[in-house]
Amino acid sequence: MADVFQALSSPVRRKILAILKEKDCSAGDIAEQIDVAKSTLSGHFNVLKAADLVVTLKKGTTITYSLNISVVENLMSGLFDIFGKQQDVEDKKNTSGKELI
Amino acid sequence: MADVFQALSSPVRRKILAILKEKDCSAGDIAEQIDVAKSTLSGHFNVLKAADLVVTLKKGTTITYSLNISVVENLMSGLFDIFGKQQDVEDKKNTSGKELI
DNA sequence: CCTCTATTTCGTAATTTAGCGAAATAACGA
DNA sequence: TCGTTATTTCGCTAAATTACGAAATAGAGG
Repeated sequence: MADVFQALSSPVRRKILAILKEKDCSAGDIAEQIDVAKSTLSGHFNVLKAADLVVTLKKGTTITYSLNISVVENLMSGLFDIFGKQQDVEDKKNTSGKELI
Repeated sequence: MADVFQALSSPVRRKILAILKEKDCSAGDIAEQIDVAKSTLSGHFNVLKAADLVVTLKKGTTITYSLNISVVENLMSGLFDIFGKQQDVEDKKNTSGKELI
């Protein structure tokens, strides 16, 4: 989870995610829509991959990025772990096996 | 929204939020549960306040911090704007008047 | 094999963030 | 007023992040 929050902290990365929400794109496609150097974007892709927020498909020399829906779902449930409704007793247990904070 | 993501990117701040989820606390209470200098925590409180994630109540010399539930709800809906289910046509419009990315 | 295209890696510089301790501020109670 | 407690502000340093352009890698096609 920690990697996910870190990944979301950059406006450029959030913009990448918003673009990918619409449709899968190559690195080049995204570079056309965001005004930073391709080498810089490449670094952002690495952060998003490390956080498992995107997945890649390599076809020849082109790499297509897509949102990793399941991790987005994990993000949501992680947020509910922090912010969600209180439970009655004994505090909410972390049954996920993941480090939440 | 941007401030919120930025605020959530620090593990220390997420821990503060998780503590406040359980119950409202003073700065000193929180300092007992987190191993960083009080001056450092004070800086984190400022970030959380700037993101409007917490609110404060001053009583004498003690300041009590609480989660700002409404902004937490905004966070959730902002995440749905980025990650939520696709809509059919014409892209999801940002009707909130807030800058999402 | 050569070259074009797509993407990443590298080296470096600028900016931001996180941390500390010491000093300052502010309110309380004796 | 004086001391005590709670918290913040102020320098300061160290580390992380973001950015760039140039060079490297890798696949496609002639």
